[in-house]
Parts: sequence; structure tokens; C-alpha cells
Amino acid sequence: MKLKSMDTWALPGGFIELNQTAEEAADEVLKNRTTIDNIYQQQFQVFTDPKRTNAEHIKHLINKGVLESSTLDWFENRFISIGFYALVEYSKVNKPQPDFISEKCQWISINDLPQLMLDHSIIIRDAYQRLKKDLYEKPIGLNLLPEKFTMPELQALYETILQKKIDRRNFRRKMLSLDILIDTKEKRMGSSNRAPIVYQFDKKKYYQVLEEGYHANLF
Amino acid sequence: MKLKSMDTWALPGGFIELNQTAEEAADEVLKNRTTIDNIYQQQFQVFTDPKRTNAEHIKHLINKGVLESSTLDWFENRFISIGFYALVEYSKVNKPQPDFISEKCQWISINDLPQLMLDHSIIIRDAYQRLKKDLYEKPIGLNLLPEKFTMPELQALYETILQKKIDRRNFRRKMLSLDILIDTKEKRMGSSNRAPIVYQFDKKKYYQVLEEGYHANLF
DNA sequence: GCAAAAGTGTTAGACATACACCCATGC
DNA sequence: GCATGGGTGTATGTCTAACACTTTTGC
Repeated sequence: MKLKSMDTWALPGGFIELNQTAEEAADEVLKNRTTIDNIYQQQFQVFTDPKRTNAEHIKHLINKGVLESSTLDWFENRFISIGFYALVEYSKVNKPQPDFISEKCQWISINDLPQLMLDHSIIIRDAYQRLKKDLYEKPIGLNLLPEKFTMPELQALYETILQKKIDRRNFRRKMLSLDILIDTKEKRMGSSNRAPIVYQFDKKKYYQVLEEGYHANLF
Repeated sequence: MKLKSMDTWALPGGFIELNQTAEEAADEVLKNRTTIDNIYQQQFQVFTDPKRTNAEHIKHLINKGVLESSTLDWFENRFISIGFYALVEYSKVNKPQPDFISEKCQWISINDLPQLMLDHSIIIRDAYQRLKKDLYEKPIGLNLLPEKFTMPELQALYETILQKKIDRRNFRRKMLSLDILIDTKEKRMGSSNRAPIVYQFDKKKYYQVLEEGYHANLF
């Protein structure tokens, strides 16, 4: 999210209320930014360096009238952040919503990050590392693809996250061996080549595998 | 640690000072309990359920005179805990030290846990799960074994953590293939069987592998 | 019919698993 | 010499990685 009146961007975030878990608070943040409920999220790290936060950005926002000066005291406290990554199907989010201190909220490729406030670059790096690691232990896709999808689409997802090419035929075999896909018997028509089979996740089996994890040497 | 005047045990823990990272605070806890510095530690999860803590134990300790009644207000706050696991060479810790609210502090097998306060059983379960997972991605042993050790000793460590038997010959081959062991050319004499080779870790390579991680299908 | 991309199958090599044999030590 | 357990080697099957061929679709 781009902060108002600044050239600095920030990750979406928020505070944990006294009667909330961190997960509930993260859910709220996700809902407010995407208008979507029940997004898959994973806690991955706590950031506790006392020097990681300061009130510099806040002071600037107060000067510009974005925040009231009475908030300065609060923001001069010491903050820790619990890092979560979340998986959202990009196309489901019509327009990511900014909050009141930000000018706009939008999707940005990890290969094209702008300048970020505080330690948010580090948080993104760590989240991405963890996501890549988790890819080898848990299925993904249920949260990142439409209800129905094709094998090439699923593969594109993996290739995007891992940032590498995967052999089409080996990918297919591995995915099918996980036994979490249902062949809908439909085909995705429309392009001038063989129409790929349309799959959907077997949700019961999907969650079961997600729970147990595997230890695949995928790709 | 067994709490004074109660049949309930607790994990070692403490508070994070305003100018400390969580890691520094954990280091202090570890130093105070074990008298050892620079223990390997790994953050694994934050526990934030608002209902996870309550002041019941504290009230009891106040009634028994262990804590002053003025501390009650503080302990009626809402607390979150950042879970760390740490790896310590058991034999290096002559006598684990209790703190002022506990009667004794001692090593307890994970197979023989007593009744624990609050959600500490869950914390232990999660820590153990994470440790087992990490075992497949990072070397351990530098923190859990004496400077010099034998292959059977290293194997016993793995078998203890994973709680399963490993084939002696396959274990040896895998460990040697990681290329983090130095053959000291010594042998551990003393028992009425072939004397095993004494190894030590190649610390440079060890830390390198620890950093990079691997993705071994170990055992 | 042709181009493009998906589905199916195969094969060589790497790795995991299981086990057999020999060797060194203390008594 | 014998019991015990460590060091070395090898066979078998399974899985990964690389690649060839066939099929289906739109134009």
C-alpha cells in the first residue's frame, strides 16, 4: 500500500485487539483489504528488533494532516510484528482497498518491489522463503486458483512461486499422485490446441494432505 | 520447572525488555537456567489466544507468599508468548537453575511430561513437531553433542529425536555425504568391541549447510 | 493440413532400503 | 577365542529427470 503523501510503500497490517488472536486480527486485515473472507494464512516469523520501528513516517503523516498529532505518543511505543503470508486468488479481488493512511493498495510483483517502510522488505523476503519451503510440504492452489482449473494453470502457479520451469509431464505425474484432484470430465475449450482437462480439488483429501503434510522431493 | 507450592510445572520463560529482541530475551532465559551462553535457539510459533493465560496460578502463588500481591495487576494483563526451542548438550548443564517462582528445574523426557500450566503442553507438542521437521532440513548435533563424538552417538541423537530406529550403515553414509564431519583419526576406546572413529564437526561447513539447508529424504 | 500445446509412455540414472560380511576391542 | 558392536560393501527396488511420441483443438 502506498502511504499518503509519501513515496514509501508498506505491507498491509494492523493491531491485535485485546480479545483477538493474531490469526483473527490477520483475518480482519485481509478482509478489509480484499473484501474476501477466510483467506488462507500462515504465521511464519515474529519481528522483534527494538530498532525496527520508529515514528518517522508517522511524524510525516501528522505534518501532512493525514494523522492527528495526538497519535504520536502511541506510535512512539515499541512495536513487534507477527509476520503472516496469505494466499489469495488474484482475480477474485476486484480492487484491493487502501486504509486511511494509504493512498492506494495494489498487487505488486515480488520482482518489482518499490521502496518499503521500516523492515518490510525483510519481512517479504522471509515470507517468500517460507512459502517456497512450504510448497514442498503442503499442497497449495485451493486458495490461489478458481474452483476449476487445468493442469497447465496449476503448473503455472508453481512456476511463478518457485520462479523456475518445471517439466510438464513430470509435474502432472506428481500432482496426480497426490490424489487430491478430481477430473471433472470437462475440457477447457477455446484455444487452437488440444483442450486440457478441467480439474477441481477434492477438498476433503486436500485438507487431509494439508494437515499431514508430505515430504516430497517435488521438482 | 516445578512451581513453588503447586503440583504444576511450567516451561522456562520470561519477558522481553523494551530494548531487547525476542532472541536476546530467550538467550537470557537460557543462560539463567543453564548457566550456558550462546545456545542454539529457533523461534517456531507465536501463541496469541486471549484465553491462553489467566492469573489463577499467580493468585495461588500470592496466597502462598511466593509473589507479592502487588504483582496481580500485572499478571491480569493479556499475554502472548513467542515459542522457541533450544538445543543444549544435556551433560554440559550440571544443574538446571530454577527461578524465584519455581521450586526446581530439571530435564524431563518428552515421553514423561507432568501436568503443565496453561497451554504449555501444546507449546511443547508444536516445538517438537517443528524440531522433527527441521531435522530434515538442517544439521543438528553441534549444539547437542560434545566437541568430539562418534557416529553411534550422533545416530543415537537422531533416534532419540525422531523416536525411531535407523539403519546404522545407511545413517553413516548419509551423514558422511553431508561433508560436515572431520575424522579426527582418534578412536573411542574402552568398550569390548571395535573402537568407533571419533569425529568433530567442520564448523565452517556446518554453518554453511545450516544456512543453506538441504532437502534430504533422511531415513 | 498445420501449428500449438496437451495427454501418454519410456528409459537411464540417482537414491533409499535392506542386508551380508569383515574387523577391532576387552575379557 | 569369543562376544559385541563398529566399519565397509553390495544388491534391489523405487523415485527423479529427461525426453519421444501421439492426440486434440482452431484456423
